[in-house]
Amino acid sequence: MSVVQSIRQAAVVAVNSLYNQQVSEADIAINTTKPEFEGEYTIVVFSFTKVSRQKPEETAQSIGEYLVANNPDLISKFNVVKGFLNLSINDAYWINFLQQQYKNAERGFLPSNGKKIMVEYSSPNTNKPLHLGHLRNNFLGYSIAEIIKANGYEVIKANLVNDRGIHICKSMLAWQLFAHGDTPQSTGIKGDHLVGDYYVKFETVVKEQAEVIIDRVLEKDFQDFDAAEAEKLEKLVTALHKPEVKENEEKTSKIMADIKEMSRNKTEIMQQAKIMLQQWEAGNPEVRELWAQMNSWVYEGFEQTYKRLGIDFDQMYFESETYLLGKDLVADGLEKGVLFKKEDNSVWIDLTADGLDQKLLLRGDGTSVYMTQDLGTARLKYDQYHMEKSMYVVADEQNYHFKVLQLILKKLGEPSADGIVHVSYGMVELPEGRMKSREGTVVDADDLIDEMVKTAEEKTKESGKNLDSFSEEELRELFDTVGIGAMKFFLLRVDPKKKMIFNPHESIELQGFTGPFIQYAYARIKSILRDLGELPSLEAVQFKEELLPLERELIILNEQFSNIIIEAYKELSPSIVANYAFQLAQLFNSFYAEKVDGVPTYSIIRASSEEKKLLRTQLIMLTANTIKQSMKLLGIRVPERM
RNA sequence: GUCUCGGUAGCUCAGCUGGAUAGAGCAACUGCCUUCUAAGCAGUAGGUCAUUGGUUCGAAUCCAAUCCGGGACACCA
Repeated sequence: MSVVQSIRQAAVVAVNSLYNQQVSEADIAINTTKPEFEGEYTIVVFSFTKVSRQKPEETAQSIGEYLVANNPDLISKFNVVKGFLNLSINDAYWINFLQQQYKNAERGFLPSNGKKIMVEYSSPNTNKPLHLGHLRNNFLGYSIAEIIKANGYEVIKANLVNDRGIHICKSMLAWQLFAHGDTPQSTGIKGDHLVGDYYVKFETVVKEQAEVIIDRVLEKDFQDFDAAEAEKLEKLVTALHKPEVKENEEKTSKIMADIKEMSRNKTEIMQQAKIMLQQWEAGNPEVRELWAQMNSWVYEGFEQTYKRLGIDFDQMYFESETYLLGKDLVADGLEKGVLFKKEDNSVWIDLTADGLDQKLLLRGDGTSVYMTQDLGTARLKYDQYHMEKSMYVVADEQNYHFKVLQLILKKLGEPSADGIVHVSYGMVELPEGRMKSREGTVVDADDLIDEMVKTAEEKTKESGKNLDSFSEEELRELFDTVGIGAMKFFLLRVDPKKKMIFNPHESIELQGFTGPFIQYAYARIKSILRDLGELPSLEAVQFKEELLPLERELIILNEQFSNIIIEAYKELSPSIVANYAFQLAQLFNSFYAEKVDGVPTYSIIRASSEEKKLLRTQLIMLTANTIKQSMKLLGIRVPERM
């Protein structure tokens, strides 16, 4: 049990017996004590003044006296400032905690509760390589999965690969038209990048072809369109010439965007892509073969990137295999009367009573849409695993989609409905705004990784450290650990719910609030432990000397780790762990560096007494352990030396 | 138009189940490497917590309105 929990329980007893009340643990407000006051934890007693019918100071005094009298092992003394009851925890309590936990690698992790949670993340498209946005998704998904595991659940990490659809056909078509049979092997280009290059090529051609059509449209020549479209365009172009639109940049660009979109759809190459998609759906062997070929290139590329990042999955789903699921659900829903058909045969659900809109579930021609697939995969997942919760790590632009998904599942009476959790995260933006693949502003994942690892190498070499004792292999691993660690930490340290800004012109820092800072603290401890050499058994040591301030603070902070794990799960937020790990490393560094008149206060090897030496040894072992476990929850490795 | 998320130091972010004088890191400036790793430590400076009103012993935190910004509301995924 954590200290805070112990205090909470003791406080409940105190308040209830002093004032004959029925308060519960949730009613006790406990904070860490501000550094300017004596004590470690503080109970805020203002809310009890009503039942105590005393002034805040008197109330705090009474509760404090009761706590010390009844919990001498836990609380040694207290002081009162206004309505704040500052408690000093008994040194013996901290020392006991230290001795129990200093080499428990699993400490803070909850025992298995036998429940399952699925976390779906990554879920890439197979028409282009991963970018910065995917990195945040992958790191979040992986870390959240680890955090859930630490809370006692069995986790299934799932990846639903979007391997079919018009976007893949675009790459395929452009490859057919322009690649002259190039392959990753023949060009030496990583598979996902090669396929991505042809996606870009496709977009360039669309743009060229669309321009011709747009020019015609602006001249009110609608030869490329059918009558209905022509009528719409006529209106748009006319609107464009109105003075109030001419002066309004926003309106103009909106209308131009509509015209552009309609024109793009009429380009020859776009038409060809649509035909190819139909051929794919019809099972055309030639198209299927090309599709399988290009996807396999992409998978090889992804595999490399995932491996490098330390990202993995327990269950793969492929949209080409699941996109037809969900039709049964729709049929059932029609039968139950939850869904309805429109005259064109399309199937809808009416969610207006829930404050949402009508939502299409099957097109008039009977083909399914995104939502239909998701309904189907939700059932598939549930049938396979019967998990408590099914989480989707997906950007917040899809908040509405998941709200609707869960609601529809509920209305269909699916047992999976209640367990649907959208782990919604904010997108990564550039200083100028969102990344746009059409404008070529996306930050490529592989490029970024390479750059980070290179930066780590440069900084290491600049530092003037003697690297002679490292083998070539060890060095490469170190640069990877540091570079990728910096990148992961950078993306995980921010609250997932918030969008974050990444400036590609400033490389990710290695100093301050960063992954390497924490890794460095860890390596430092490991270095000290190596220098200490063989130690006598630490178990039976009796500690009698009083704890010094930073010794105590360091134990206290370590002790909070178990609460951090719980908190991070409640909030589904790795950033809580990241902030904690940094705080811990920072405190250790102060502990390590503090000097009075040039003499280190907390020297371990040259401690003032054997007792202090052993205590501090345990303390830094505990700290190294906590750092390592925190970083593991973030998916970040720590080096033994750096 | 409707819904939704956000606005804290020059920059990037913590703090938000109401609690004491709002914190880090970066950038700027001062110091500290002949003994456990300076990717570090100690310090200075930097704030109308978007604005206004409300709730109360107490508001960055809760409520309302306003301003600014993002996103969603597709027979795209």
